[in-house]
Amino acid sequence: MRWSEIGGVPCSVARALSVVGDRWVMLVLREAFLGTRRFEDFHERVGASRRVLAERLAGLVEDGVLARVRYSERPDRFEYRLTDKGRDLHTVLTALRVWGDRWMADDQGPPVTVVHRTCGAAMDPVMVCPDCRDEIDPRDLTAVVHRGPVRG
Amino acid sequence: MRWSEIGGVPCSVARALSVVGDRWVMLVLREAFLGTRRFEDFHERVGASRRVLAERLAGLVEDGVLARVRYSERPDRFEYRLTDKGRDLHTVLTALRVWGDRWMADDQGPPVTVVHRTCGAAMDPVMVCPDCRDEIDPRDLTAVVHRGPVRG
DNA sequence: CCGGTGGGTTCCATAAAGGAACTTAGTCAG
DNA sequence: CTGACTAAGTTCCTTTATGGAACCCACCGG
Repeated sequence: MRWSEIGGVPCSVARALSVVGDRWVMLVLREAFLGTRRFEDFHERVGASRRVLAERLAGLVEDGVLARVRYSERPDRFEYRLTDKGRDLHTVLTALRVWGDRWMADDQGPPVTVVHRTCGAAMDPVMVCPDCRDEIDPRDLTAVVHRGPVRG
Repeated sequence: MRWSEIGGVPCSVARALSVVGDRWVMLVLREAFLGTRRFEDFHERVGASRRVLAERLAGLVEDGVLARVRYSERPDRFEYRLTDKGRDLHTVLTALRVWGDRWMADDQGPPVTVVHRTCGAAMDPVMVCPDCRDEIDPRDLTAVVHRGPVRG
């Protein structure tokens, strides 16, 4: 299967990956959440080549995750801002960060901590059931497949 | 920057991505969480070529996300099972699924729903602050960078 | 006029991917 | 014994994507 066909598969994981499943896209989003908006800054901080970065930013705009907003005329200059759809990806990024902190740390501890301003706590968010508010153990989950052939 | 250098960056997101940032790896993990264990089944359900699949499975074993377990001698046959480190990635997969359900759905609704067996609720987990138990709004978070140069 | 800035695009050599065929070691049916 | 079949990879070849450097365009400030 070609990667370009992955968005058509009836699976929300596959469809999400058709947008953010690329190597560089998640790093672009990490920067976006840290406040980066401009091409040159993404280029410097993400580490992707200019060609790939330009292509990925355009893709994210097309997918509605980033908006390309003019901040200067004469000359035309644009910056990239998270949309609501993009901001909603914070759960994915947070899940990656928390997993990386737990399983990929070196002896210096996590390079970044996150603080919840509304309560002041250093924060590694947890996933809870929206109903019973218990923390999720993946072994307590059952997937109910409504449509196939690829499941998930 | 080469992708192979990404694991050395002092950023938990980048390090997590060095393991799961590949196009096919997350689909392999989706199948693993749904119970798939064998090469042929992964091949059929994930859609990656045999060559890429073999390489990705070997990588996940090396990274400690899957364990390669012999289930037959004569002939030698192996299956791939999630380790604790791998099972802990359910948060990432769930975040992707929930986002995909919300933003990438077609008119037939989500292809899969997940049920929390301990309480019986259909479940789209939410992320909460471990301290105040409030649901996270990304605008309430502040990242505190301890080490650079790449942040996240 | 000269250099600098921001946001890209073009070009080329190298690396990775898709797909089909092949391999290995054994089982089972006739 | 022969031939078909299974599972788990590997090999080979062609197509595609990537990294990196150079280049381009529009403007600004001195």
